[in-house]
Amino acid sequence: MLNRIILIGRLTQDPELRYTPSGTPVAHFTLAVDRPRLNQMGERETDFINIVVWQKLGELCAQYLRKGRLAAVEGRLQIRSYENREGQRVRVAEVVADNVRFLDRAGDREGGPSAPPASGSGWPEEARTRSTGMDDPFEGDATRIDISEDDLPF
Amino acid sequence: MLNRIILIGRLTQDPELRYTPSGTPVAHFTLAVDRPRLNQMGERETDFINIVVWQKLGELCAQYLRKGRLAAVEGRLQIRSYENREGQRVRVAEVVADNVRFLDRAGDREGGPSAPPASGSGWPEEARTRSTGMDDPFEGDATRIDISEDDLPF
Amino acid sequence: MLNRIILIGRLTQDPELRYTPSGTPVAHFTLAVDRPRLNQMGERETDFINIVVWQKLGELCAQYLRKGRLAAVEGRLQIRSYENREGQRVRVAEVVADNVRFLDRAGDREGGPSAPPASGSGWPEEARTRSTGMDDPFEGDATRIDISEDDLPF
Amino acid sequence: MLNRIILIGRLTQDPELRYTPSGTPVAHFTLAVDRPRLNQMGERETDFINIVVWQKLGELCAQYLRKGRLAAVEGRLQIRSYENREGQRVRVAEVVADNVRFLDRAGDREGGPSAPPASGSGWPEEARTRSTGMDDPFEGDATRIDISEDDLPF
DNA sequence: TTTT
DNA sequence: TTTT
Repeated sequence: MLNRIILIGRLTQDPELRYTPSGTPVAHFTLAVDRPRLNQMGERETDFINIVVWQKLGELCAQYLRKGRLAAVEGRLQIRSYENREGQRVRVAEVVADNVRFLDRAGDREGGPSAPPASGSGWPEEARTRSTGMDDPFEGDATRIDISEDDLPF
Repeated sequence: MLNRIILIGRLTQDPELRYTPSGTPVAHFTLAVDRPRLNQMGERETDFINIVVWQKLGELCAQYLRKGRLAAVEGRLQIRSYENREGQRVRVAEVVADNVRFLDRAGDREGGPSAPPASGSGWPEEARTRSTGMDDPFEGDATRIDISEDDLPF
Repeated sequence: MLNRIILIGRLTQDPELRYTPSGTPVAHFTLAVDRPRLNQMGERETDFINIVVWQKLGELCAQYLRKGRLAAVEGRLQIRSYENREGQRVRVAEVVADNVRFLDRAGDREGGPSAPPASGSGWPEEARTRSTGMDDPFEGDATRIDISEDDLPF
Repeated sequence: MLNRIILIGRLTQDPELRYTPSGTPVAHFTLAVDRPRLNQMGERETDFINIVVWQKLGELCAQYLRKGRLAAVEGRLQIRSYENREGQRVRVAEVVADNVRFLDRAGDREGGPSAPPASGSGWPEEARTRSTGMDDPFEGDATRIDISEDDLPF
């Protein structure tokens, strides 16, 4: 009846952008969120939380977020349940985001296969307000992989 | 760095109260939280979210919450990771609650082994404000099962 | 850049439903939200928080919520600033809700000018899922008062 | 019964640190939080939200936060009501924070009377985890102004 | 101005 | 009274 979660953390990898057979974009990434206090051994613990972002906001995440970057994510916690190849019931927790904020410009740790395009310099503070002047900003950047309709949120 | 979730839903079963070897109480229950919209087949979907409540608040949940009751839960999302007997890595999502509100008096669906004690009539609107006049409210009510120290949150 | 608030409390009065000159419905009510702990004098304190709900969700609030009822409100905190007749700058805090849950059926304290229509018995658990079969559910129930365009949220 | 707000925004001024007569530290600052969408005139609007932070967390805010810096604030919305010198009832909204995250290192726009102490170089990512090795970090830095006991949150 |  |  009410389900709201807000996280701030850093991406463990670059976002992965896919498309449903009907062409709906969806981005996946994992956020590393440090726990507020140390555990019994005095170690810092971290929760690695899977994030799913649909539609244009997902494309913006794929375009602007990179491994190591700090982001705020707002959405709802969803428990997806399916059977694996061994017939076991597996439950997957993920946050379906409807709001994502890009919180730093990161240390420009670029390089490697998933670095931002050299021509791309902009790093908008707010993904959502950016809604103009994009023809096909992801061409050549995101990998196009089809995913199952079962992952559709609507 | 920031991790906050707020849920409203109904308990799928009575809470289960256990104690760590050192005597710390911890309650477990599952909250059924309906999704805001119907899926493609026009069905209502529900997320079943595991809740963990430590200390006195956990005891209050065990005392006052029952299957079917409506509750608001506030806390943080934690992903616990462990290896099962087959050596597979299993990830369990659960919400560690630090605030729980009891939101209805429920339809007095009493009866069965885990019904509230006959002498207990009160159903406090707010668990947290209730902090007086309890000697050992759970004696004979809750099952005492030891859990691993690994589950300790501190 | 991110602004999210979630409240649970009781209405101090029935909601007031108005319309902008262009016909947009907007409901106003105040939520009494008890503070989590007593003050220095051992008294319970309460925050009275103004809620604004636009569009169809506002109409549903006007239809189903009444003085004394328990509700969960999710939205964003807005500080409206204007000059009063004495030329003083006044700042008004209000929560613009985009999600409202009706959490009890209340003691059917009906009667008086703003009681629900006698023919209306339903009390939907979730306002948002109710989106069918309403032609003009508030006719004769809500007072039609025009408000300034300045109050428009878009 | 439940009152939770999470904000991300920038400080409009340096925090102001005061002490109650009994020595409790309390920091005040204002967060500028942009609204998610433009208004009818196509202008970006901003809410200026007053934040109050008590105790050690308040001291950390006074030490590390500066005008223009980005912060995440978690707490509860409180409506304080008092009579002004003209005998009018004034209502003040403020967020009492129990968690503050410092989200950027800002462009080291130092200089002026409220710049960080020259000897202080550290900018901890998380205020809360910093709890060691501070004897009196604010001496000579913060202004010591007594405030009324009425502002005490406990 | 205030709710249970 | 306001931040980038």
